[in-house]
Amino acid sequence: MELADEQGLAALTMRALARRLDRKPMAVYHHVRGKEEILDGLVDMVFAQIQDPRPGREWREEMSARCHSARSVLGKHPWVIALMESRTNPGPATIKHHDAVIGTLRQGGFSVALTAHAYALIDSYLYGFAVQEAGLPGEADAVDELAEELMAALPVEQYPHFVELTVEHVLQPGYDFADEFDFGLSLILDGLDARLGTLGPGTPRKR
Amino acid sequence: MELADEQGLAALTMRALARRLDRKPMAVYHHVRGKEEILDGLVDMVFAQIQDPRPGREWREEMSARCHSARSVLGKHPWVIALMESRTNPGPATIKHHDAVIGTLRQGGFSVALTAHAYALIDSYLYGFAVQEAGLPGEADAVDELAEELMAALPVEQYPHFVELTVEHVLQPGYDFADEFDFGLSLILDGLDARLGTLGPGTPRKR
DNA sequence: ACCTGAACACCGTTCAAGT
DNA sequence: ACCTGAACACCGTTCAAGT
Repeated sequence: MELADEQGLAALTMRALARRLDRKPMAVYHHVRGKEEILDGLVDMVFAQIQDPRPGREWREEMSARCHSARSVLGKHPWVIALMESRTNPGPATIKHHDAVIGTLRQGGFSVALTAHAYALIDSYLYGFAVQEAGLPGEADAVDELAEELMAALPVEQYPHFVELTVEHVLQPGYDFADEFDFGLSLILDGLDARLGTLGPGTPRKR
Repeated sequence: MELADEQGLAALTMRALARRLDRKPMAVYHHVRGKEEILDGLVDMVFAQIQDPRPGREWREEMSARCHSARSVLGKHPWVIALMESRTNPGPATIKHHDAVIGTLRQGGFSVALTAHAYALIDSYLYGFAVQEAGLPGEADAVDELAEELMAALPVEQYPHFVELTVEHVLQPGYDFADEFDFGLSLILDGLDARLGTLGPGTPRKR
């Protein structure tokens, strides 16, 4: 995880890992079946860092806190997104986390079907936001630099709306893409709240 | 693109590409600066396949069609998600597409700020949904198989909510994860519509 | 202009061998 | 139980050389 955080996923090779541990490459294989197992383990380690919501408490507060926690964790380990795409071997922390999320929704009054909807929606937003953030340079100044570079090379009259949004909004002093997260999260939670009243019978709503 | 579609991103090597073109590996470098340029080009080729929304038309219909188009394209080329995470060199088709999306929102009455919000939200959902879908096996039957395998190995009493959702819903005959897409998309577009009336001054609303 | 062979510095992993 | 050396079949890419 240190290797991936510091130098990206490509830098995490079995050989580099062994070097980090002051061993020869082949020693790693005595503790782990192969690289796949390491990648599966990394994903689970990341999920373990996300704050689990607590079933039984107010679902909206719990989910909001869980989403902010997840976003901050994914921001620290952006390489995990690329891994999630290919892993089909969820570890214990991953399943425990999923169970907590599902439980919080169910006990918050969501029917099974609405829970499935909500789950797919919220996690899609979470992962997708992380994908977009990962595509940006780490530092806010670097984003501006990149954008200005791009604008300079662009045939401006061909993309008027793109240019407007970039120049008049994104490149303005106070703008930070990270702030967009709250808008979308609120909209989603609002929408779920509205559908909670109208959709399906569900379990009686707690609290 | 054929190589990536058929055998995954890992199978797309410079050497395999050359083999496919009936050339020796080094011949590729005469047409392309290096592998990075190929990956940038692939991302742009995928964006070119997504149906651009048409600025000036009813924004909700346009965005809905664009999102369904994008989902189907990303479903055909799931490897592109992993690429988007690392590319910072948008190609012409990518920028043209972004411009069309932004223009459709702006001319639909969205203020610049609300456009930025909407854009981040919609695309996050799109990419995140694709990430989740990519993490599932391609065939619906295979999903069931995988889920049943997982359930068999699971300490059921430890994850009651996870088990409930899986057994009582996901493994039921009619269930298809792909159907979850419409629920989330509608919720998001509904939410944006509601905020369109209340938020910011914006340009006068067309149509 | 387009292609190639040989070479370099890397990968993940197997296998047989050490302590 | 834990580690290692040598080897195999791969990577992306440089460089000099061919037509």
